[in-house]
Parts: sequence; structure tokens; C-alpha cells
Amino acid sequence: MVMQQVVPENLTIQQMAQVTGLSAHTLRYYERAGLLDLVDRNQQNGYRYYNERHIKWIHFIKCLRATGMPIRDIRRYTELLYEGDHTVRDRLNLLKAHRQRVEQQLLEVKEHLEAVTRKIGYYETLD
Amino acid sequence: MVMQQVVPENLTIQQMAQVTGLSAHTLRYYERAGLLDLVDRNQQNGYRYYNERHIKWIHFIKCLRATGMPIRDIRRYTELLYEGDHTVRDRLNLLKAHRQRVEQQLLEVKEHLEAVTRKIGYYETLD
DNA sequence: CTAAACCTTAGTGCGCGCTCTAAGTCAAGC
DNA sequence: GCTTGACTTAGAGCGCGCACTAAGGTTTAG
Repeated sequence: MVMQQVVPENLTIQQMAQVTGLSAHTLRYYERAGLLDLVDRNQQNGYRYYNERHIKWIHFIKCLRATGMPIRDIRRYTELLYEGDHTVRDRLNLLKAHRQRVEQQLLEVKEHLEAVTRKIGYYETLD
Repeated sequence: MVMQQVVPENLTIQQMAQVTGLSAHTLRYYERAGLLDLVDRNQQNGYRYYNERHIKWIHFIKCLRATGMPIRDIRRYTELLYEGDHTVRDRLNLLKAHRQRVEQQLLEVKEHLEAVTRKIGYYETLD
């Protein structure tokens, strides 16, 4: 039995907002900021229409944002993406450098959190 | 043999900046923001003078900041601190709630970082 | 035909956490 | 006495990541 997933096509910006959890404002902002090239438009009225590729791309952008990558770095990654296959190495390096920074920061947060935990422990002895 | 640690007393704001790794600007800002009550002043010239208690307190503030606690929450904590012993329970709850949020966020960052790692893995297959 | 509910753009505003500037005071060294 | 330099204050500026507003075009329901 093959599960067939229903894939929404040609979503309006509001539907896209629903699906991605971003606001329509933010979707337009990301496009202006160079994070989303190639958003199709309805020729009649100029409305944006998103497809499944956009959904997946936004999903990855959210991973980058959630791990603290600044908008300008995501724009850089996007530029590389649209420059073609010869930028694969650069993209790889960019992601690896990001991962390295995030892992470093995770360690630092954990260490500082331990100090907070020690303070909590101290307060609990006062109870 | 008892190790005697030399404790700096009556540090100027610049010395305090050196010791804490914060800028003098930021030290003044923290004070204005209500994170540092009771900074002694030289009676003649009004200069701030910091002591070891301040150093320890700033160190803890840095732990809170490094784990993402907003300035306003640290101010709240500071207020409780100066209200006296009857706020110990409130302070404990504040820190526990913070720890909870940070741990939750650590999990989320780790999850999203895994997606980045999967992408890295994909790029590496192209090499 | 009209009202509503969409969409578009350019531009402004906001909360955060600093960071810096301007104008002035004060102490020490020459 | 005068310069130098560290300090003081109030307030402005900034980079980030959105969030919102205003003014206007299009589509749909009644």
C-alpha cells in the first residue's frame, strides 16, 4: 500500500503562511531580502504563487534561522544555490562553518546553564 | 599551604570592564537598566567604584545573558534580590522557568541542526 | 453596482541590546 | 596654569528581524 501525499500546488501567500508558520509579511520580507528567488506570479494580477519546492526551501530556511544563522548568510547561501553546481563546495563550507559555530555555542550555553543550575541548587537548600 | 587569592577592591569602570569582559558602556547601561543597584561612588568626583561582590554578580548576569535571558527578566530578578529573603521562592521559580525554556530551546536547536547536518551529508555525497 | 476580502508596493516603526556622541567635571603631571 | 585623560550624564544611533501602515488594484459574493 503506497501512501500518496497530497501536495498543495499554487498556494497563495496566505496559504503559504499557514503551511510554513511564517506570516505573509515575513514571506514578502524574505523575498525582498534575497532568500527566495523565483516566486511565480499570476500574470493577470501579480499575485505570488508558491509550490512544493518553495515549501521545502522555506522549511530549510527555518532550520537555518532556528539555529541562529543571520538573514545575510542565508542570502549568501541562496545566491550560491542559484549560481549553479560549481558552488556546491562553497555551500558545503558555509553549512559546515555554521554547524561548527552552533555546536560551539551549544557548549557555551550548556556551561552557563550549569551555573544557573548550581544557583538553583543553592536556593533549594534554603527551602 | 593556603592559597590566598588577591581580590581587587574599588575598581574603576575601566578596570571592571577588563575584569568582566563587558564594555564600560555596557556596565553603565546595565546599571541604568536596573541590573546593578548599589554601585558605590567616590564622594569627591562621583566615579563608580566596583568591588568583588559586583564582579561575582556581573559574572552571574553573564550566565543569564549567555543563556538568553532578556534584560527585563534579569532586572526582575535583581529587584527580587533587593527585596530581601522573602523573595527566595520567587527567584527560585524564575530561574527554574528559565532553565526549562533554555533546555527546551537546546532541544529545538539540536533538532534543526540535525537537518543541517543531513544537508551537509547530502552535499558530501556529491564530492 | 457595491462591498468585502484578497492581493500589491514602498516605506515606517518597533523591541532588543548595546554602542557611541557631546558636553562637561575632575585629578595628575609638566 | 594648562594639558591630558579618565570619568560623568543625557540622549542619539545602529543592526537585526520582523510587523505594520497607507494607498491602491483585483476578484468574488450578494
